[in-house]
Amino acid sequence: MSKEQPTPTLQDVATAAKVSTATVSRCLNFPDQVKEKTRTKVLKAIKMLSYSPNFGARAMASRRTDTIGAIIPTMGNAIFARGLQAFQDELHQHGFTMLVASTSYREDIEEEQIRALVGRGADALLLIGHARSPEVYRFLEAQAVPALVTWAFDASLSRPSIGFDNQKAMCRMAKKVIDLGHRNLALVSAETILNDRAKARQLGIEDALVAANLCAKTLHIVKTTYGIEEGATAFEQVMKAAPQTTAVFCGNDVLAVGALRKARELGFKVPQDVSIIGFDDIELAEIAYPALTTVHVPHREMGRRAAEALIKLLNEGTQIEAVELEASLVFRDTLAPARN
Amino acid sequence: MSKEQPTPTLQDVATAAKVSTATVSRCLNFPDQVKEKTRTKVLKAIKMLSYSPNFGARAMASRRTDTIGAIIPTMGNAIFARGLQAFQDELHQHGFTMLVASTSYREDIEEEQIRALVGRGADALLLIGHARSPEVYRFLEAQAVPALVTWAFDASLSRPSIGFDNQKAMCRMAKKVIDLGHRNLALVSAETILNDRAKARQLGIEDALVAANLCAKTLHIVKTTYGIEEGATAFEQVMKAAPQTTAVFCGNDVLAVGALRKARELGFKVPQDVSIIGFDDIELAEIAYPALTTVHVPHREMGRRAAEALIKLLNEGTQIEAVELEASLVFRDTLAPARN
DNA sequence: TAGCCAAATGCAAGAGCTTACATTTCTATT
DNA sequence: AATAGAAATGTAAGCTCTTGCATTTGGCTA
Repeated sequence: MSKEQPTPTLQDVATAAKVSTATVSRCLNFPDQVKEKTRTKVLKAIKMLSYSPNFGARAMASRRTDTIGAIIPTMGNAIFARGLQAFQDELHQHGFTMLVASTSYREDIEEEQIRALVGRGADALLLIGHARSPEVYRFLEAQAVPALVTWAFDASLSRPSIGFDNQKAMCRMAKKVIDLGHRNLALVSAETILNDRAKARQLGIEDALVAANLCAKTLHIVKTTYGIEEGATAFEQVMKAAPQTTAVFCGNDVLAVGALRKARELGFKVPQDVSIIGFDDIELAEIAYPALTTVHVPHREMGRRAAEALIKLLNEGTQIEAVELEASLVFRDTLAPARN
Repeated sequence: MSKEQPTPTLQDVATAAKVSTATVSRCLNFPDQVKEKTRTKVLKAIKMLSYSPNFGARAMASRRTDTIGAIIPTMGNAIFARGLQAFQDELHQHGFTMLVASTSYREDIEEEQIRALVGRGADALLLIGHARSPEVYRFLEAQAVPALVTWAFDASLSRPSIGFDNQKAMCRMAKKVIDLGHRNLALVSAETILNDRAKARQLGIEDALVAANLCAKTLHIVKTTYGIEEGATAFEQVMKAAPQTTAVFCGNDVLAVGALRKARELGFKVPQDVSIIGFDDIELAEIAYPALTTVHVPHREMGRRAAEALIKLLNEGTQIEAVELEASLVFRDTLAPARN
């Protein structure tokens, strides 16, 4: 066995099996188009040579890669990791492969990653949220790479998405909180300029405030980046700047868990003194003590459906239909009626 | 704007910029080989046409894809998700892209995924753990696709790995536990046939037992799959079958957190009645109440170093050097001296 | 057994890029 | 101003597969 044996090609297999390259190719792609006897012969040659088709050549000749790119903010947050897992499970079942990239919530990196994945031959893209520069959408169009937005749903946009309405979900939760007598609300949120989901969640609370004849300006907002530590710090800031606060909404569960810990450290009783509300419903929420009241995001469902839609589009040209999923409220132990 | 405009090619750019395709190609790959004036012209044409090189063609012509595959058990566990995140961050900085696949801890799926990623043109592979059939390693060799094992370290194997010694780490932890007077130990573990890390962790405890002149057979083992629920169920089984147990080791933090919850539900005081020990040190461990004593796995470091090594191998042919990292013990609140 | 049609197989033209080598254009020297 | 040598650019072959069309094979029918 020489060390420099080149990897075998379709041609080598054809020669070994004494057929044409076309037949070998068909054996691989349309097995029922070739007679069983021939197929057996070819398969044997393939196994013997440890042949594996060259991806580049196949991609070029067939003009598709069966690869779908997914661009998420971070894999560090379980909510995205798990959504991706569902997405990839579904893709895999249909013979597609997933390319992943993460953006750390940065718009410039996202754009770069989109270009990178398209450059890497992604047949389609999964994106989180709607907000990005028109130039990016134009690029995608020029490349004829379909992109599906998930994790958000906005019927007013023409671009189809498969997700849930962040604003509506948060509004429902906020209404419950207000019903419990809370009047001094605070929100620990991610920067909303680059993050339309965070923005929508904020708007949701404000909607609820207005619906209850309260002033939306009442909502005390602290912006930070996502992280347990950051949540803790932000909580402290909130209680310092607005000590009368009785309910703290958090942009996601990770922040909420941090807030929760800091609350305990500062001697606040949760939920007697302050209620804390998360968003996402990841494992952390259930494990936190007290267990976190939060908004359940249908991550598995989104991942699965998104994969389904993209595969149908690629395989059969079926246009993607927007789907609005429900985000449910999960009441656990960090929400109680306002004190006094 | 017609709808069926084909995506632009290198040729189109060349024509638009009035240069040859070779020059455009060089503009993209070796910018300093072309005069600034020409480059500007070309870049303008590229932007104007929204050109993006065809991946397949590039891969075929240059015989590399700058894509590295990663195959992990699941993205559902934060420890892998975060390790991957570090891996991908490093890859991205060097112009590589990551392909991901997950196996659900199943050997047959892993083999399939390895073949799929190689078929997808991965220049190299990141694998978790050493244990897999020789046939797979043979296939990788035939395809000349280098594979790096991580999440494990075993100096006795010739195949280089970048990871830590699961057995040693767990043994150190077990020694501490034994030092605290525990004599009736139990282990909630994943199936060890297909999972060499789980196996190594079990052996580590047994080593410690033997080192303390105790019988390794003493260790009461319950096997299950990973999951919070599963951990809870397994804990109940343990306490039913071996009620004298004072310390329960868990194969990972997810199991441990489940065990912890069930312990509380069953009225056990942790750590006064039973100690519970995890493995991985993911966020859950810190957030659990009481906070979990566990073994910290250097996931970021592993991901980063693995990427580094693979990139060096691909770019410069530098052989991969095995690296043993340290897994540290993290003592929090679920471990205490044995009762009575 | 001749003849027809469908099934199976083969032929060969691309697909879009990189790169070795050839050619042209500069730059600097005399 | 002529010219060597370097820098910039161009030419064209080659990378490996898919697929439309052409050809062969084989099973039936008459």
